[in-house]
Amino acid sequence: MGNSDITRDKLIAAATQAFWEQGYSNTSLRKIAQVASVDVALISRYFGGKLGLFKATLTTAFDWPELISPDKDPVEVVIGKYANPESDAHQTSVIRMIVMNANDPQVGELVRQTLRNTLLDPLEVRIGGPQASTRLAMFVAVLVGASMVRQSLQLPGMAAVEPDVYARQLRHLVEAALHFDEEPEVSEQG
Amino acid sequence: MGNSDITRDKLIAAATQAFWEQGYSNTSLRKIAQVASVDVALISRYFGGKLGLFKATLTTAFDWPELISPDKDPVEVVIGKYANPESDAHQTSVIRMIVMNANDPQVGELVRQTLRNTLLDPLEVRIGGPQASTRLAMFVAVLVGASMVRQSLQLPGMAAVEPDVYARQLRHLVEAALHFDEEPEVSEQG
DNA sequence: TATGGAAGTCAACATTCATTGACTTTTTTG
DNA sequence: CAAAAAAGTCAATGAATGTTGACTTCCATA
Repeated sequence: MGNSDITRDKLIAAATQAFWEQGYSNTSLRKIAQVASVDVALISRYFGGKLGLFKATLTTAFDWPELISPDKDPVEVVIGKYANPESDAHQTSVIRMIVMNANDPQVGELVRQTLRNTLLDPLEVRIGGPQASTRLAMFVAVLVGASMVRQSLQLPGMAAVEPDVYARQLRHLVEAALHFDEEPEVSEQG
Repeated sequence: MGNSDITRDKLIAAATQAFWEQGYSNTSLRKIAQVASVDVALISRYFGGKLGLFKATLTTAFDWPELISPDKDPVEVVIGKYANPESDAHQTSVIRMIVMNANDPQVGELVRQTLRNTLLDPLEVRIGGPQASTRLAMFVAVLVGASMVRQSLQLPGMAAVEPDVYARQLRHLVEAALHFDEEPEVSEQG
């Protein structure tokens, strides 16, 4: 219908990049509007304000249905995502966004709660087994740490590396996380 | 000689807590001055401005000589640090500060460079062996991820846990990181 | 063509921020 | 005690922020 949908999309695109790269509080609406080639006032008109625009970008952040699918192995899903440079960049940006805003006074609780409801709680059920909560936390820790070291801290050992090498590093750590406190039994991996 | 040293210390104490909990850009000098019961103008007078005050808090952040000591095992040093609730809280706060400010437009580069010069480069030498750079990155990734999941994201599996349990989780992941590609099995080189 | 509503533009507002300079109080020194 | 230096106080400034309301432009429809 309205032609304003294009404007909305341009704003969401610019806002996603800005919020995810610099964090919520460090991003100004004027900068977003400038990148989107749109007047600042339209943000408050269409999204109700800065917080509404951030929420609009959040809804697409946690869209990862494969991860919690009962038919697929979460490890393989994660490795596959990071093996592809494009999806790797996206996923790493999402994680950085979460970490950067998880303690923001204005959006921190929203980010943590959304992450938990849409991803972590289902993933804990998917992982299952004994101490699922503990192994989930270690699993997430590995993903978060690797992403931060790679994209945010930019350590050469993980940043200046081919995608397949990074995938091998990640697989090593992820499996170590999920196999915590397991009996040292030799099992065949598909 | 001057009595202003007390004021400086109060400011640094308040600034450390504020900067480390809320990040550089989200912290206002007025709030710091209020907590320290000191006039705002004295910050610019004594430290030259906001950036100078932040630098003053940075110098104490990376003081961890044991970690790079040739006489001690970095794994045991880390585990020992996190096994003690008090030093655990301090170290976790430092890591969160690094992650929160590593991409700040104003202090990001300073934080990354200081971290690298004072801790990571010596630690890479200390770790040594083949692929020291890679294993260092994975080592740091585990520490960063665990700290963030525990204190920032607050996942119950790692946050609501006794210190010794957390220490066991950490040891498991850290050793997995440092033992990457150390298979006892003979493998061909491609 | 005229009309009404949607879409977009512009200027202004009230806040908050870091920083500065002039001023006052306190302490040291002669 | 008096002068000087140090330490602390206060108000103001300019810049940047999110948000609002009035205004103008565009376009489909009668």
